Amino acid sequence: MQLTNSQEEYLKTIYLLEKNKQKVRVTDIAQKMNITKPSVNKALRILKDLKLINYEVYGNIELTKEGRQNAKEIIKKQDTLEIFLIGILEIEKKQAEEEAKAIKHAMSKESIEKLDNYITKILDLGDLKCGYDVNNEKCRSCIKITARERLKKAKDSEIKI
Amino acid sequence: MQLTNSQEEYLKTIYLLEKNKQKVRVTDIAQKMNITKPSVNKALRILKDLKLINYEVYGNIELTKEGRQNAKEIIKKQDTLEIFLIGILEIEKKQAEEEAKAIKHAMSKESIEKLDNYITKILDLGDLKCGYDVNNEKCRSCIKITARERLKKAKDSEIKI
DNA sequence: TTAAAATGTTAGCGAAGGCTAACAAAAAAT
DNA sequence: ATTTTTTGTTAGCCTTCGCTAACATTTTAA
Repeated sequence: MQLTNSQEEYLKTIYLLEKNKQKVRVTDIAQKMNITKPSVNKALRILKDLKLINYEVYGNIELTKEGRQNAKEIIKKQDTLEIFLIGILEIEKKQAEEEAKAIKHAMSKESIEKLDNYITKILDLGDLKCGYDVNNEKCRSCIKITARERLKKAKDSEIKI
Repeated sequence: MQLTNSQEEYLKTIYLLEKNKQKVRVTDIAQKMNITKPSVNKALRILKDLKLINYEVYGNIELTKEGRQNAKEIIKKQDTLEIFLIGILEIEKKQAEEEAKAIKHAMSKESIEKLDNYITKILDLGDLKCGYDVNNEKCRSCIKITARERLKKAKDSEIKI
């Protein structure tokens, strides 16, 4: 079953809330996603039908095994994209997060896997700042400003929610 | 004015049809986008209101200056993404095109610009197949399988529509 | 333990962007 | 110059996913 972008956002949000709280509430989800409670309510009923969450009227909200599986994959996609946008393309953090969030639904698991591998390779390689000529001796020594460092910097400036 | 993904698809399609034909017709657009004529008709009325196309009932369809400007930017986005997905990540052509099409709306002009610059840099650098260690002598000589070559290959297999 | 506050639900609306059915106009063919 | 075919339009429906207004339930506090 192919989920919509909106549904993926719900799963992601519920997953992240579950990690911080014992009970996930409609209000929490609404707040985090910046939408209204009725919108959340409607979505939850659908996710329940899809067997991605357990949920009863006025009852608890929790991901099913399948829902959690989905959520993890979605989060992995977004994280990978953020790392690429921030660490490799040097896009400003907030902008990168926004774009990663919007892009992730469009990318297959396989493509994300390839991107992830590519990032690893590039991070190992370091960021060649000298004019990008591997035949040039200077390249060997310009690996000091790495994408890894940029990522660390972006991470440090993070605000805990 | 921020266009929707759907509206961008229409502009892109009209632009590409204009390049091949003297007159762009509702039927052409519907066929190319794989949707019905009434859907096209409705969209055209909106694009006209947005001053992105000139269009009268039973009349000609043509991009305005602003519409063409938008179309070019949209196509550039998709092309850049395709080059990255095919040439760098080595994603299979059809899959890459599909994903690029879906991703492009989410990416800003600036981010695409950065991606474009990055691709240029990597293409110049060549594709390091030897284990990705610039300190390794082998890296210097393994630039024979470049992303550029992969792109050429993908392009050669293209079917003219 | 009952009143107030917080939380959750239901009903129904609206925009986007597809669709079908039915009809109108234009172009092509006889 | 009619008829047929192709093309274009209109009307109205459906789904997704937001929203507000109104109400129900639960929790908290007096």
